[in-house]
Amino acid sequence: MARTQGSHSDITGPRIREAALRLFAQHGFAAVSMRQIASEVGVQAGALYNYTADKQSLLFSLMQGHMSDLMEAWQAEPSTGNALSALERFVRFHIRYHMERPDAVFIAYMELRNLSEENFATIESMRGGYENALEAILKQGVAEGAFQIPDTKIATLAVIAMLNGVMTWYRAGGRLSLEEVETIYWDMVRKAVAA
Amino acid sequence: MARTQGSHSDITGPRIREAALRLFAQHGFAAVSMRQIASEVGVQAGALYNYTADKQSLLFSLMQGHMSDLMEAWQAEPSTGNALSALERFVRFHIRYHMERPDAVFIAYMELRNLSEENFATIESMRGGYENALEAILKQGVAEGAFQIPDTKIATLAVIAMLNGVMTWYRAGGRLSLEEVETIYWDMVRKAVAA
DNA sequence: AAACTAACTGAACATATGTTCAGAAAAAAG
DNA sequence: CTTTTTTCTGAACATATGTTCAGTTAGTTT
Repeated sequence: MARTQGSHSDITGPRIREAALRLFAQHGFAAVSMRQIASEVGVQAGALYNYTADKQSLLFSLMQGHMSDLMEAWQAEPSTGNALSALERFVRFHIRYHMERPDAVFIAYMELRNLSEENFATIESMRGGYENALEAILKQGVAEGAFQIPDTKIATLAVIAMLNGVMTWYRAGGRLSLEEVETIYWDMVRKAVAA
Repeated sequence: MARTQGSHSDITGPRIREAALRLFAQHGFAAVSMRQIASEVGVQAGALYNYTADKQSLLFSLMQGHMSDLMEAWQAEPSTGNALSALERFVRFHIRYHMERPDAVFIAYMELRNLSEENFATIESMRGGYENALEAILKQGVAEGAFQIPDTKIATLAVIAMLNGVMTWYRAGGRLSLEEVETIYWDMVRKAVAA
């Protein structure tokens, strides 16, 4: 046997990425073998190497894809007037966007140590760009006199950490809707930075 | 060769745990081999099995030890009067305690998925106990009228997530002292739950 | 229909893994 | 000093790992 019926790189490629994403998120990068990924796709391990140079490149590509999708989605959000409404939009966007792709988010936060030094620097720089978007809002709010924040860098990281905490407990279909969760978190963030 | 000079279980046992803790935190449980741990201690891999039944038990024991130390340390804190001062003590305690043992904390949050179902339940239950301590304070504050919190369970998780974020960026000897960091976070938490 | 290309198999390679255990040496007990 | 116990070695076991590649077939082009 060799090439299988209906095989096509436009299909197999994405399927490999989806399987890898799910498995890495579930068991961790180091605990997942290339054979497991291949088996999930219905293919032999060797076939994966038509789509990635090696295992680490696959991880890096997934993380990079997630980060650039995130940046793009945020930049597509309409820009705003005052800092308060910008902050609300950021909070709601962040929660909603992250809850819709928990596996990618999980990997982007948990598997950094499995990246080579060079790949790590790339991902960290992208994350820095996203954090800067929030910090710019906080700085604007301080300038406007709407926020009272001793250190905008720390506040940025604190807000993001708090929002990311949603993913540890929220499950769709629970007792709260995503809209309600957004509102609860927005309430806390708003008060935390208030003047 | 067999037993080495000066070998003693009272010394080797802790050294194995220390090496495993550091290596698991640095590279992840799945990425660290028993031979690496043994080599760090200066012993052959087989010797580790005098101190642990298997690799998973070693991880579980480290996590369990951390969680019970944490609970004990919190219970040793003097109890307090009003909710506001209790919350301040919790925030400062949490930041300080966690910053002093980053490896153990990191493992306890990152390696949950490498636990068996049974061991996972045990650790999660201990974590729940710690979270309940914070939620009790928040509930007290609501009862006193000092706090305004729509959902104390969510607020509990949000506060802890925010505080845990410290560990992703704080390094001793940086531009801020631990005391200053505590104060900045306490300021945000206080405002976030304020009535 | 023939020639070409893209996609995949299956086996192989070298190496790493967790774990077990008989035996040896150091330490402790008598 | 002799015996017993504790602690460790070194080799072995079965299995798993990431990766390569010659060969084979499905799909595409001419």
